[in-house]
Amino acid sequence: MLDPLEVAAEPNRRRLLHLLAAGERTVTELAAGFTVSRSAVSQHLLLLEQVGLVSARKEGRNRYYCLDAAGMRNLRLLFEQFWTTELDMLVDDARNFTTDRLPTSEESS
Amino acid sequence: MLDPLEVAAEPNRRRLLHLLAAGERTVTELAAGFTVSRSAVSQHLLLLEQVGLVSARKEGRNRYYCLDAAGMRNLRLLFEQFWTTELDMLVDDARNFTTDRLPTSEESS
DNA sequence: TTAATACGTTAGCCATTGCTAACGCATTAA
DNA sequence: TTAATGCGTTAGCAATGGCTAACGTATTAA
Repeated sequence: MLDPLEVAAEPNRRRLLHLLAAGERTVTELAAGFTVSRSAVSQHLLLLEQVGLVSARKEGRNRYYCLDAAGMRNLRLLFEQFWTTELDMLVDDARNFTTDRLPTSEESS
Repeated sequence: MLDPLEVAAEPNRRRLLHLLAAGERTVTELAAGFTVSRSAVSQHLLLLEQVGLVSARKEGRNRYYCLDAAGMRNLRLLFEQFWTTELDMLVDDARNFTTDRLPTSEESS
């Protein structure tokens, strides 16, 4: 799975990103707040790292994960790209049926 | 899978929501723009319907799918809920290490 | 130095997902 | 009415995802 938006959407990973917003944390620290194992959390983090949403720094035998600002900004961008059209649709209902569903007829008059 | 955000994140489904923003469409019409089969598209639509992001209307032997405005608004809300904290973090870097990582020490002075 | 402990990651398993192929059903044509 | 066509959905399967258990490695204690 290489799509940041899809990766970020998974509930456990969403929560991890939330926790990391408060500052860097080790795998164990993060896992403390979860019902699932340290291992599971680690794997979620590795996936988040793979799509550039977090990065890690090694210190002693710990690995400190933190948010990747650029990656997160990109995530925001991806969502905005996805959203705009739908938002337009919901805000301005009149535009929904005008364009290419019935191109030759005059729909409303 | 009962989480709208996770359901909406899948690329094919994102694209379906985009297409439906232009107005209601039948399964076949929607499937025309995809490399995957009509069947696959139908299943994605059923899932989107299950989490309230789209709804369907039967007419003749066709089934017209369209966006569910309330569901889409809810999706937007879920994303904003998720985002705020991270957005704060990226915009205002100073707040990152203050709160609960080193609660008893004075961190910077 | 050696044993014990604690960290994060890999191995392997089960459940879920996403797909094509087969299907049922409705509509149209003969 | 009966056959053929076209619609959307289910059946069944291969691939993927998420998990626990076992592991390797690094630090700490004896």
